[in-house]
Amino acid sequence: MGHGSRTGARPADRMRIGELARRTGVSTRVLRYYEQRGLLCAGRDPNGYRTYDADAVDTVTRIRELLATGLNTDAIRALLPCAQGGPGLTPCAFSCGVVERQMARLDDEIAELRQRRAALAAYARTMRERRAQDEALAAMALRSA
Amino acid sequence: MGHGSRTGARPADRMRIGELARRTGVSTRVLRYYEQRGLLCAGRDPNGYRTYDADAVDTVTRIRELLATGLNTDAIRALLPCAQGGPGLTPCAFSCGVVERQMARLDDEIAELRQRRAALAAYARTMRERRAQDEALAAMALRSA
DNA sequence: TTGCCGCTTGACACCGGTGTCAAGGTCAAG
DNA sequence: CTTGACCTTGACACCGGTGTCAAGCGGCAA
Repeated sequence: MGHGSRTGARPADRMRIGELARRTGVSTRVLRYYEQRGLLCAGRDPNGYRTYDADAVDTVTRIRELLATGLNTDAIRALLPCAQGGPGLTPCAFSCGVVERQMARLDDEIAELRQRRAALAAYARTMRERRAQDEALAAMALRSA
Repeated sequence: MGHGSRTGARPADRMRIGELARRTGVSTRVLRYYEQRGLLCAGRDPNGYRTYDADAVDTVTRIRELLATGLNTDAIRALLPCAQGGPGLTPCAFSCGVVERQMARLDDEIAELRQRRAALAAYARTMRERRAQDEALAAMALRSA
């Protein structure tokens, strides 16, 4: 058996980074990054190893969800204390603001992409027309030859 | 008078990079980048200065339009010969493919953003519900005190 | 002891369009 | 000649989440 037996030597609900990575499906690199960005707290064993309690799994899951919505780590850092049940209403109001701003930003981006799509469609139309013109010219040249 | 008078010393329709930048509103840095990426051709004066003919203004304009549609420089490089009237139909068919793929990609991105927005909205809803719960709990605690 | 795995920190790479700086050449105007 | 505008190439920085490698320590198993 590998290192798994060591798990029993510590409080059952504390794990190290590899274990958390396994449970969440997120690489250790990324977990350290989240800590560096202030999204995820870790205790330290005497030997310097990071330790996490069981809640960390939920926290990481929430972080991934929020990242998937397009929020960046700064926004998530502002959001997480509330999402985890922080000091109550005030941060929640703030967090709602963050979320609403992000939704507005997403709406803007969607509009922007629609515009791009329209521009591209216009471009395609122009090309088709030009091709048709070219073909017509070629046909005329062929007939006159 | 500045260097403008030198313009008369060369064929009237050839300009240098600064002039092209002024006419297109695009920085010289960016023009050199486009050349490096194979989007824009430039001749060279004996002293090594880039020279452009009047058509370059249109080319740059087209490049900017295509960039604004979200195409990257590689795609634009594949697209431009046709957009400028290349060897005829075959490249145009190819170009149309490029454009269509990009439109499909844009559609995907739009769908992705919509999904993100929905996820975020769900998140906001969860937070609102939790807040409502917290408030209810607080009210109960207050009443029982 | 040695082997091996897991952990640590630190650093570079990616993408892609653009800003910006450095060091130096060209040439007209004064 | 100097000044100064304009040109050249080359290189680093940005953003942001992640991969990946290096060098080194901790600790269990054989």
